Amino acid sequence: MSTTSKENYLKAIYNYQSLESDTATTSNLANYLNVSNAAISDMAKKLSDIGLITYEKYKGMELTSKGEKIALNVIRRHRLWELFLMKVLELKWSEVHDEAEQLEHHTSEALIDQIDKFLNFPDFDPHGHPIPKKNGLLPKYPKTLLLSNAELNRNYVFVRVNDRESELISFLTNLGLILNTNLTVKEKFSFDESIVVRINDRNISLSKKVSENMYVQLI
Amino acid sequence: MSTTSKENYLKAIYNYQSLESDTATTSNLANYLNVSNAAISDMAKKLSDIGLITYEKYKGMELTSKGEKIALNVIRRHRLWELFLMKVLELKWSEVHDEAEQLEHHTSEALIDQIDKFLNFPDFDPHGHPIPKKNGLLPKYPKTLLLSNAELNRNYVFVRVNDRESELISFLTNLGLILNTNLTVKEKFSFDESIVVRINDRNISLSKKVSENMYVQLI
DNA sequence: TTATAAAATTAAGCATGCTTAAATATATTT
DNA sequence: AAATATATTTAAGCATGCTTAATTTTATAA
Repeated sequence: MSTTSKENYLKAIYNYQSLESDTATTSNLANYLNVSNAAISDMAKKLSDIGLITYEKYKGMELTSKGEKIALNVIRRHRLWELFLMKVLELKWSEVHDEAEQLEHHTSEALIDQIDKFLNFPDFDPHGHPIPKKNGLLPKYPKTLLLSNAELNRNYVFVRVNDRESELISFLTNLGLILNTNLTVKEKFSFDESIVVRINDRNISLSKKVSENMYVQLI
Repeated sequence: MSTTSKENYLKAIYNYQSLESDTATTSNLANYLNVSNAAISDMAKKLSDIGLITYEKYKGMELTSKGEKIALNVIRRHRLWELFLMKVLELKWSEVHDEAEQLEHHTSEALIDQIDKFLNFPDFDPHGHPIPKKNGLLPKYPKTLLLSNAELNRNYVFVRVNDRESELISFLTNLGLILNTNLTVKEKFSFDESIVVRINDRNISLSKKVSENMYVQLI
């Protein structure tokens, strides 16, 4: 039985599994999902019992192919909703994530396929994340790097942003910093890891918190 | 705290309150919501505690104005979603009710207002039910009667259908019996309360079960 | 390598929203 | 009006998904 809660756990595990820099530990998941560590251990047992993850106490957990399939499906629903809400229903860039977070758990396959079709089978959501296809495959997309890891004085294009914090999205909106904007890192300050980027002939200072949630691509 | 379950109870109570023929009794609600009578009593206490209904043991319950406001809001979300799903996303007449039943509990006010606007503030859903406005008022609509109560050989137009059973909607679809179809009752059989109606020069037999879920209006 | 710190798990408990079975109140029949 | 039937409520219990506190395992440091 895949409940809203279980779908969110699977999504979170998928998320950590697809990072090179971090893994799906109990603490990470607890932090990500805003629940206690105990809740994670608890759920790990349940998800393991129903064959959606493998789990060895104190060792860690991993999605089974069945679990990954569900995770990708939820992510598909989320990202299609985000794009639909923005393009068709004109919700704000900073609003669509939270709205999709709800809708993703209450959308039939028939409906999501119609949304997919309506949008002409898009590859990316409004935050630049790839949208899993009906068959579960992700569209191909070029390698990206974190803006926080970008080199000085090279030309990049802003292609993706983590959207879990709507305040960050509002912040970027106010700066006019939308996807596909070109930028160059002009300075990096080691004391607080903030950076100065040049966009559209303007210099803008971005905190570490901001730059490590933005992804860029070398032009 | 208005949960999915509470919203469904409020909707059910509202539904029975707006019938002349029946009332919001424990048994009726239990039957409508597919739960035990005990569950109704249980929830009645809770809804009463948070001020959404008045409730006197063994006497019955009634929505407070606060409860009615929530009920109408859920109904608004339901009916707007139904119309949107059908008109924009091309879901079938028989599918939209069940889908809306889920979405209605997970839709922000900002989103539902955008849907309302997108549809140009419609008055009726695809099953002929009036859509509560943002201010909570229902659009005016003419008196209707149950097809099962219609008189012989008079001209009616089919204007509304109860949509809780998707099988009924599929059945009508297959007959080509859509809203705004003109019809005349040609015969009534007392032994099973079935009727014969004439639509588009065709005679069709409808069971009691069907005719008492269809609403018509005299032309 | 042993002590200590950090991470993970278990135990006990809680709220929500159900269930069935038993008890009680109301309605109907005789 | 008493007996019976029906409707409603209460009691006890269960699953889900959390919590905090205590315990156990693993990692880190002296």
